[in-house]
Amino acid sequence: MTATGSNGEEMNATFNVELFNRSPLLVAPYLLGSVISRDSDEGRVSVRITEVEAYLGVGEDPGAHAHRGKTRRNSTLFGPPAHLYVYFTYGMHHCANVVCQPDGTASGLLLRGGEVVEGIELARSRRGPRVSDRNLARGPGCLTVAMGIDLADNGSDLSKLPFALNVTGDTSDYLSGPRTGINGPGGTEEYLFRFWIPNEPTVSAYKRHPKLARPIA
DNA sequence: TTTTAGATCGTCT
DNA sequence: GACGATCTAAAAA
Repeated sequence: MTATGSNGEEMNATFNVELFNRSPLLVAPYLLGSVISRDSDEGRVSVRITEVEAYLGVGEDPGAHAHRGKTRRNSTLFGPPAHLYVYFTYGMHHCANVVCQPDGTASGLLLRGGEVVEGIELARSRRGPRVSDRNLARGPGCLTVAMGIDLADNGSDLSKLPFALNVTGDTSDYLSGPRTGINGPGGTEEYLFRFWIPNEPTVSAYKRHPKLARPIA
């Protein structure tokens, strides 16, 4: 399934697009441990993915952007798989998803955290001089900053430059739990759609949503 | 160590 | 006009 060449450094499509035709719940173990790269004029930053969150399609997942159908913002989710869905939130953060399932079906995997394995200096120049290695791409907003991803990357094909995705294979050693930051239905133990690699310092800490932390009036 | 508030703007109602 | 698939600094415990 993986077209591994002798010059792995130059390859930018070391994965089978068919893999992403499936539900994100099945794709997640393959994305964990995989390495995503992005080139820019300044150089390349590569991140080994250690934490993801699955979001299902129309009517299946109250916490998903696609839940209420296609809009201008989420249209990339409805497009072909193995493309990047980037959105802007909280007035200051970008988040990146890998689109799953065939063209016309909306679902994806949110990249929540990872370990910078290439271009650490460039990543730090984007994040700040005082940020420790483990925190460079820890958290969805931090990951996009470290890689230099913004709205201009929305809809990018991950098998084409400036992106590269190296799927290393099934990661059998992983844990799952409730998603973070989701309000109301979809944010509870009902949906164990968050996946991460155990004992990884680059996995973001679980935080309750502020509204859920408040005493019930 | 844990919790809180504030920043800030594109998108949808 | 309201509200986020969040982050950080700073206060509280």
